[in-house]
Amino acid sequence: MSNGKFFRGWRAGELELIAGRFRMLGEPMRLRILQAVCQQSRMVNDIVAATGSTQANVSKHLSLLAAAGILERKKDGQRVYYGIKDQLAVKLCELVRAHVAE
Amino acid sequence: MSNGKFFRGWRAGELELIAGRFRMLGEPMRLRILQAVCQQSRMVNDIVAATGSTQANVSKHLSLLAAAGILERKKDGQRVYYGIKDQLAVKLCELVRAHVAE
DNA sequence: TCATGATATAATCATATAACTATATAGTTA
DNA sequence: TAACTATATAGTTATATGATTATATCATGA
Repeated sequence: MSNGKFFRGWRAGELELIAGRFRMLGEPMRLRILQAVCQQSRMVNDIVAATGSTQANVSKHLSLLAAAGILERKKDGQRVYYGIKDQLAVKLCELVRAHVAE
Repeated sequence: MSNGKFFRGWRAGELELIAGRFRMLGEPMRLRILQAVCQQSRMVNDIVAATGSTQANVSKHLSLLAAAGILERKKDGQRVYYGIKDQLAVKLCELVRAHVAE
């Protein structure tokens, strides 16, 4: 399965970057947010409702996910829509999901 | 890329499980350990040397990775060898690595 | 411009955990 | 058994960060 490509030729800080990527996906609330927006972009209040968390908390996580390049932010009037920007994040979730499901 | 399989049919706690999986890969030191053992099993002291961390710290991370099912532990006399048990972990690293490399 | 609604930010608190030091356990060899 | 080597664990500290509350910003419509 592995060709070892991941494990050669490191640039400084690259490992921290990769770890940070995984850390982004290491929070259940953020996975819930991904769930909420992966089919189509949604406005913040809808995501708040879908996740059952508070508006402030969801907003914070949305900012983090957008800053990480996983979500894209589109403003439409006073609404803000978040949607998937980086499909790899979704793919990773699916891979792990299939794996833990045995 | 996504067929949405990841996002339907949740069992309780499954999301936490998946997040925990990602969190395991969300630490640079653990990625360094994966680097050290992904080609072949290595004994603890070699991994300590390869990572440049302390023996206690490496031992702790090895325990966590083994408990998560990512590494396997084989005892040979007084030596303990750790090696990859879950190749998906390596594959995930490679995917993300290729991705952040642009 | 005032009121309302949508989103973001700041401040605080609580918790998880990475790293370190010291020590314990287990296996090996003299 | 004693000494040595390899690994694991306990206890502590420091730090990162998730959740909450309160407030700020910004857009819209009366």
